Amino acid sequence: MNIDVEGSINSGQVFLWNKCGDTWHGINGQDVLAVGRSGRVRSYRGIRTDFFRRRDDMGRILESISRDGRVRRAAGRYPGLRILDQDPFQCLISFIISSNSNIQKIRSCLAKMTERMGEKVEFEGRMFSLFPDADRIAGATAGEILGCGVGYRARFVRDAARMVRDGRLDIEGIKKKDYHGAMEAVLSVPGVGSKVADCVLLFSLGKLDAFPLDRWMLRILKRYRGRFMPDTKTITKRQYGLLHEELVDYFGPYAGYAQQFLFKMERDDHQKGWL
DNA sequence: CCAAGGCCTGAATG
DNA sequence: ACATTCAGGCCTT
Repeated sequence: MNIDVEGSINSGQVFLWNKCGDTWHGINGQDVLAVGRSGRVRSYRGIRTDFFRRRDDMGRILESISRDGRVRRAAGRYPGLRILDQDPFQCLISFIISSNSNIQKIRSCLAKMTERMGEKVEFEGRMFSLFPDADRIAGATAGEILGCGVGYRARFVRDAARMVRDGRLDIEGIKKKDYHGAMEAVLSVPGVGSKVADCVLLFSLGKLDAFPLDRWMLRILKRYRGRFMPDTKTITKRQYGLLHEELVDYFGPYAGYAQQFLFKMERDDHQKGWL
């Protein structure tokens, strides 16, 4: 089955990708990726990444998550939609910035951060700015980060970077933990609550049972009358955890994929493009 | 453990 | 034009 490159890139997982002609270019941590029509990924550093998670057995995953007509419909509508495997540090900072914000602003903040603080490199005849590493952000002045438009999240961004720089948060080590262990570790970062943590787990740490619950998902889940409770606009951390358990019981170990399909369908049905 | 309020910012709404 | 609201939450009371 072919991967929908554009659809996957524009599904709210990544924010530093741009299309030029037939080719998509994206910043992925200290690397630049290019993806053409063929779907083949080229890397500035020559790394063989599985950015589109081609090794996922979609047949098995689809069978596993198809627990009702709604997911089946969503999955059938976006056969090429994939969860991406992006750089964890960039993902962490991206979703700290995402809180109480929107796609456009997130893109703008991250673009400013990379342009102002990231290393410039040339790749396939073009110039790109890499994502600033933890050292660079940790050592930035308050004004420097604030100037990128992140507002009150500036302190979170800087402190998160310091945790990584000082080794208090070992992102690669977290990959080896299971969902709950990884969740606990990421939750220790300031500015990271359950939703942001689930995004980081799902989009960069390979935890396919992570199921980010934002306002949109809660809205969608309301249609599962009775099965999933919440009638409130916001939920507490405890409610979040309980609901996550129910969702994994229901959708299974690849629940995160169910989330992506449902989320995409909901956004499309409400004409929320991603620019 | 839970509810309520505040928070940077800019685009959208009144 | 100007004020308010709201957006893919989190933290503190």
